[in-house]
Amino acid sequence: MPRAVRERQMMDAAVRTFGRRGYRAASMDEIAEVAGVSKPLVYLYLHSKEELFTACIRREAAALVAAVRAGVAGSDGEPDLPADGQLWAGLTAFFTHTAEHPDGWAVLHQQARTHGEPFAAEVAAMRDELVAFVTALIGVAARDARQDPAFSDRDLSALANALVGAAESLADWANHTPGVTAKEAAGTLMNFAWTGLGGLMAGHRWSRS
Amino acid sequence: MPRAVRERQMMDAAVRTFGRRGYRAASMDEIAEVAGVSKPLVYLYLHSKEELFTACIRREAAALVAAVRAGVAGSDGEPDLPADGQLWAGLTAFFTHTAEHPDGWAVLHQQARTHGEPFAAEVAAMRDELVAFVTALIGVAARDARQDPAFSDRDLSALANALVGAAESLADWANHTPGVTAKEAAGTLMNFAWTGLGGLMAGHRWSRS
Amino acid sequence: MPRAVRERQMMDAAVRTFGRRGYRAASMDEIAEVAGVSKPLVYLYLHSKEELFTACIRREAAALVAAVRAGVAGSDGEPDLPADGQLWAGLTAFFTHTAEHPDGWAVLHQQARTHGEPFAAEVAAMRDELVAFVTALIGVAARDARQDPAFSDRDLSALANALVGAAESLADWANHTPGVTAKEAAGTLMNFAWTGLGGLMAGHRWSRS
Amino acid sequence: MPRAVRERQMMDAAVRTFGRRGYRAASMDEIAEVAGVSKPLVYLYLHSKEELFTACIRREAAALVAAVRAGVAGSDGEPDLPADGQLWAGLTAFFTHTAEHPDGWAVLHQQARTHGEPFAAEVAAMRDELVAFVTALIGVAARDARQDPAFSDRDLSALANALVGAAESLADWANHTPGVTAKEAAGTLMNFAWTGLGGLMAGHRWSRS
DNA sequence: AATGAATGAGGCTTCATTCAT
DNA sequence: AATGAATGAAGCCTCATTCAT
Repeated sequence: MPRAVRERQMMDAAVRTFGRRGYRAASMDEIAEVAGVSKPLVYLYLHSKEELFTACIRREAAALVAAVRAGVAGSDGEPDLPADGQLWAGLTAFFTHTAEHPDGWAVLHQQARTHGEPFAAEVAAMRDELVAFVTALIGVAARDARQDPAFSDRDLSALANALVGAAESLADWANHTPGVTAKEAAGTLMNFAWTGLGGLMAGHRWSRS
Repeated sequence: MPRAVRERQMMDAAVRTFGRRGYRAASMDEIAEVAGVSKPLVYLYLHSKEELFTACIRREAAALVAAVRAGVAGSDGEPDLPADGQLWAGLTAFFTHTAEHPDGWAVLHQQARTHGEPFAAEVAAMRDELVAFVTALIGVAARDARQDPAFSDRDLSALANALVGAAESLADWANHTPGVTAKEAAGTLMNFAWTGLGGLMAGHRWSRS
Repeated sequence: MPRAVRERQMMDAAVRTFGRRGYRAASMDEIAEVAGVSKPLVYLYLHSKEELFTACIRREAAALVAAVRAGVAGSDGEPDLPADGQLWAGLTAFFTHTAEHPDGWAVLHQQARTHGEPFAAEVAAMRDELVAFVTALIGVAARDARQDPAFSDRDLSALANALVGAAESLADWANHTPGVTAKEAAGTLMNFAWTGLGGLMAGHRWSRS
Repeated sequence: MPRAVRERQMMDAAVRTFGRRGYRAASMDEIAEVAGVSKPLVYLYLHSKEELFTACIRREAAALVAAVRAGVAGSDGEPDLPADGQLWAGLTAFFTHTAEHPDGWAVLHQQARTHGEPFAAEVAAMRDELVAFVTALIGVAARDARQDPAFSDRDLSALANALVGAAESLADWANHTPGVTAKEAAGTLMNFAWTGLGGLMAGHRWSRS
């Protein structure tokens, strides 16, 4: 069997095992068995547990970002929607992808962030990409509304972080609640967020009493 | 030294070690050393690694919930504020507590959820408590507004989940970004969420194009 | 059983196993078994295969040097013999010790020198001590004879090296030939070497044709 | 590429790798890579690691013995020098060869002797050849001197062993000390040994005080 | 109330070797 | 004449846990 095929089998098995057991609890023995190969072959191709995990993180992160990008992009590969349309498309793609790849999502969201610097940094880079994308979208909306009081970069960053965090949380909720569709999750968040953002852009603020 | 004091030393050491290293990577050896006691004593008091970790989760979960409750409650122990005031107080208490107990927060938010059922269930119970609290708050607001289209329980639950997720994400963001205060984090989320909720209650919805 | 005793058992087992099998071929499993303890205990006390091997080298080197020193020294701890008497005493002690500790000698002479820098350096230090001792002895003899052509430091060093090499070779020969006593080996080398040195000191040289 | 050439490439790679890493630490993978061929080819031609190592020992032993023989022999292939001349020529050839083939010398002197019987026996056979040669030479000298007390075969054998050991030690010393030539090493040993032997033949003995 | 001494079990990694082509 | 693909076996090391005092 050609090397490329075997490598994909192993990575699939690794994502599944890491996602379900965690980095430390997953054993190379189990990964090899799930992949249907012997352990030495895993080492021959993927070198070490650490490299294997890193490769999993990279592959799943790239796949997730690609899915979101593809959702946002129009047919010509360039995003040609208004900001809210882009956000909607991105969220839908995000929830669809995380629902279709629960193990990959677990690797990124749960495992990679909890097992030390080499891995956390890897996934932080991907998350930053998503946060930057969201920051840009609400930045556009803010500039259009151009009102007082204006938003600082830090305000926008915090908002984007809250939004991405809400999306991550909803992805878990959707994965663990039967019958929730990607569109429903996207709708919930979109209603909430876009309305909230709209209010903020219109100058509304909450203040004590 | 009395048993209660020793036990607290050990739990402190365990929370710190579990929070920084993760459940599997933390060794009973290191915990005992950090606690300044011998390993058999840890076993005498806490019985096993699993029980020790569970005890840590329970203690930290209880502390977090208590902090939020205390923040929300008035001087007589009963919450006597309007819904938005309660949410503000709860968020402030939440961000204050997570900032002051980063290791405990790491145990709850990162470690407990990534190491299998016995632990995930433990922390899920606590999270459900927070979600239920938030659900109740926005349920009250929704009932006050009593408008069309009404919110289903599932809608409220999804919203509360998104809100709690956003709060968790902001807690991490605040812990890793220098100079962010609990009040700032609470303000960001409050502005965003209460405005958004207000809009939703007023019947606003986002829809494609 | 107290730690010190156990440690000695382990080191004895390690010297024996390393001496007979070689560094790589000796397994920690076998060492533990020979020592009559479990493997983890070996690691608890001696930390790693590398550290264990280094400890063996150091212990055996110190023992050999101490044996030679004790042989050379008079009853008051200071060497009070003439140069030839010291050499004789040192050689006798050397051959006696290597015959009584064949595994330790194998560790020093065969294994430590063939398994890379960390170990080779360790044993080279000890050998240099012996070479320096011999160099000093023949240096004294040369100065007494004070003749022409004089010996350079390098000449003396080369001679001492040859002498030590001859002694090492004879130690192996004595260990593998039944019925050879330490005194016989010392006598052979002493006759040969002291006569040769005497001739050299008297100005004799060999030259082609 | 013809088989004989390939085989030589592999043996060269093996000698180099075994000499530098040791028998156990050298991997067939590295040998194949250094040789520039695939591993199965190494097995096709050399059958196993053990056979490969044995073949290396034999080849290098034969080369060393041949070099010494060639050095000793006159132009007609028969040694026609007196005993001391033969010893000088043999030593010079020995030091020259070991300096020019350090990896081969390491295989013979360090690795083959430290990795168990099959290999140690192989190199012992070669060493015995050299010892026999030296024994014969000094035997001739002894017979010429025909004096009292006579030398037993064992005396001669012990002497030859000491001499060969001194030569081996000097070979290492020369290989590790910059600027030492084969002639210098041979001269040092020759001066020392021939003078010593001459003294012995003349009946000199060393005795305690 | 507390610990020094000890181990069964299991995980990561590497290696010599073979098969099918 | 030559190799890409593959594995059984074994070695180093660590860990949760217990016993005797």
